[in-house]
Amino acid sequence: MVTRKEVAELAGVSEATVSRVFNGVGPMKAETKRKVLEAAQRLNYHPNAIAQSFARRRSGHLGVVLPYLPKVHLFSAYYFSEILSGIGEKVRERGYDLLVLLRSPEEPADYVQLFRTRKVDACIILGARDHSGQKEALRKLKEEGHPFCVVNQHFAGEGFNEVDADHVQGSYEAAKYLLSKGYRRIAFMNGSPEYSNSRDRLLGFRRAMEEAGLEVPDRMLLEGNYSRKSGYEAAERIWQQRDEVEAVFAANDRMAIGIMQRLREYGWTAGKEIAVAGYDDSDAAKLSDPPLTSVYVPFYEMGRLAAERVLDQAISGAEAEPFREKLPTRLVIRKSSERTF
Amino acid sequence: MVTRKEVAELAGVSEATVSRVFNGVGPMKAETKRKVLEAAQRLNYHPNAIAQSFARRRSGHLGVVLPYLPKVHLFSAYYFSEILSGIGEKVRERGYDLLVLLRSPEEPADYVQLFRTRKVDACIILGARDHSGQKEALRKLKEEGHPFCVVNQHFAGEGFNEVDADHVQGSYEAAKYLLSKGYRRIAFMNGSPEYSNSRDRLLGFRRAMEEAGLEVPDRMLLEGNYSRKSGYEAAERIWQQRDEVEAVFAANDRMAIGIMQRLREYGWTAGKEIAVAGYDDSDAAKLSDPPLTSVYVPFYEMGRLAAERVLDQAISGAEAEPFREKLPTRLVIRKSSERTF
DNA sequence: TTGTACGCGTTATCAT
DNA sequence: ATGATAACGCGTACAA
Repeated sequence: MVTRKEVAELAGVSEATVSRVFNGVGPMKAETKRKVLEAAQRLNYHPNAIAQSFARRRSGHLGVVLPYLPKVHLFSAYYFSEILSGIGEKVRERGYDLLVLLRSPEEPADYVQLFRTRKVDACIILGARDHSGQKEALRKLKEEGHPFCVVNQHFAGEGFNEVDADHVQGSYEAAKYLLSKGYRRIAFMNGSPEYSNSRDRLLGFRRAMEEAGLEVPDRMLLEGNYSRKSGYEAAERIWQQRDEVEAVFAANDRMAIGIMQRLREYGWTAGKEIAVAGYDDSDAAKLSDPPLTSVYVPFYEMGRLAAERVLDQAISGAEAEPFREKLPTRLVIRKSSERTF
Repeated sequence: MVTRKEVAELAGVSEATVSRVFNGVGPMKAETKRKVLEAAQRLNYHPNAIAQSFARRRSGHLGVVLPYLPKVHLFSAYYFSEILSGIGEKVRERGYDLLVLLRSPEEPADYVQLFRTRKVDACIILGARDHSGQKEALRKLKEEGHPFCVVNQHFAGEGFNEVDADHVQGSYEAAKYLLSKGYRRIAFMNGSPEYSNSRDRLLGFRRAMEEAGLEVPDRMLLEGNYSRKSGYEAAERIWQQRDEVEAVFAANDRMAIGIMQRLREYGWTAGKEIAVAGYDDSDAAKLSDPPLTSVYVPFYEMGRLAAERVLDQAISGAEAEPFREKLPTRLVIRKSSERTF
């Protein structure tokens, strides 16, 4: 391995000068710089990144913690993919590297470890739940003052850094739209209330219904686990209540598509006998037939923003005020919610 | 920051002993171990991962290079997501960390840099093309003897480590199946021949057609860029030739779905007026309507295997023989290729 | 079974 | 504008 020392010798300067050239620090004679760079090139010298991290006491890594479930092919989830892409862009821009950390929800969460071992300078937690010591682990992170951020999740009263989307508004608008099309009896299929975004969606939905002076009977509220399958299964209940269901709003696109598939097997087509709307505006919404009306969530932007804010904190080192960003969502209307009957 | 030194002092032992306890190296008295661990706990000591890497001269990182395209939200691609998940599992199992490196296809590729700077101990290259110095960069990696592996891509005559899928077989079987259903005039929509997997698919398709004694006229060969949009657009040409097209085989699911969507606008439904088959057996194949007949590719397994092999090489350090794994594909039959007319 | 001592390749401070 | 040199926190060979 070629080290700075050899470059210094060949260039006839001190090691410190070589460092200065490579870090662009301090004033230096152009001639000296030239000599050093030439020597470095001749020897094929490249600074050892680990040694740099060691000396700088910074890893240069932004950590992203993802829940890891052996059977589930996690990255497949549109949601994580988009957020990760957004983080990736910002990280690139800042010259950081992206350290992806897969953590099983089973094992006790210990995010603090990541910082104590200096593996990361900052980190973003995805898919955290109000659950199994995860909130505890986040509290500890905060106590110790590490720069971290939670995305698409809100922990009430904790003051964590958060980048969220306005899911209350998103659901509100989706429901409003369905109401505006004349539907009154609207079923809502949500995900687990363990996620704040599920709870937010229910709020938005209820608000819209209330404003329209409508009741939300329990039998019109379904719960799934955000999988296509759970939607497919829930559609059976919808079918049983078909006399009083005019529209279905699902908390993500996959469940919505599962619902449409099952209903079609019964002979009902979305946009004809029933209106269906989903959430996320994922690729699947465009691929489905009919294309799915859905609520766009700026996951990519959320990732970018989270990375930006958290890297700023890492660099400034200051005890910054916790931030809570909440990005707007937007309804995208497609055929699944048309009224052709 | 708590260091080994402080732990040693509190425990009344030398620094070396502390290291031994934490690395489980050499014989030691149970009593000593207890004292050290207790002191470490009291002080909340955690070994500095960077210092460890520095001393060991290993980063503990497996690098994964992904093509980065600002506009395209890359992780969205089913393909990358699945491979990454597979890599993630193996990396976890081995106690490594996953360093995700986004590289623009524009900028000159320099993978060697990753090793020279000691950022990674091994790496996996995804989405590499026979293009813009990328092959050169890979050759250099090989010359310098770094452990790396290319996934789902073959570079003929280079002897790179590769984990591929048998796309010749996959296409062959898909075409065979369509032929077995009685279709004779089959259009094939491929992706860019820049990718070896595209070329392989063409081979398999041609082979099946030849065996059936059928010509493959140029007008039955279309090319897209693996996007739904390109399929949607190409469907216009298919429609123009509708008198002589009985079936369409597309090189991925998204293009196949784009084709189905456009054809439906013209009034043709897959599985009725025309048969359609895709490739990848992605989520989209199950979400589409009708569900899409497709060729399953074990991307997850490919990622796992690539990580395993390349980490083995990194650890052994030996100049191992280059490996070339080729995993089987499998046809999954769904409604889009049924014959109901 | 444990301690001593050195090396790892930088960064950064303090002289010059 | 440049050189000397002290950290940085750990692994490990060697000595005891």
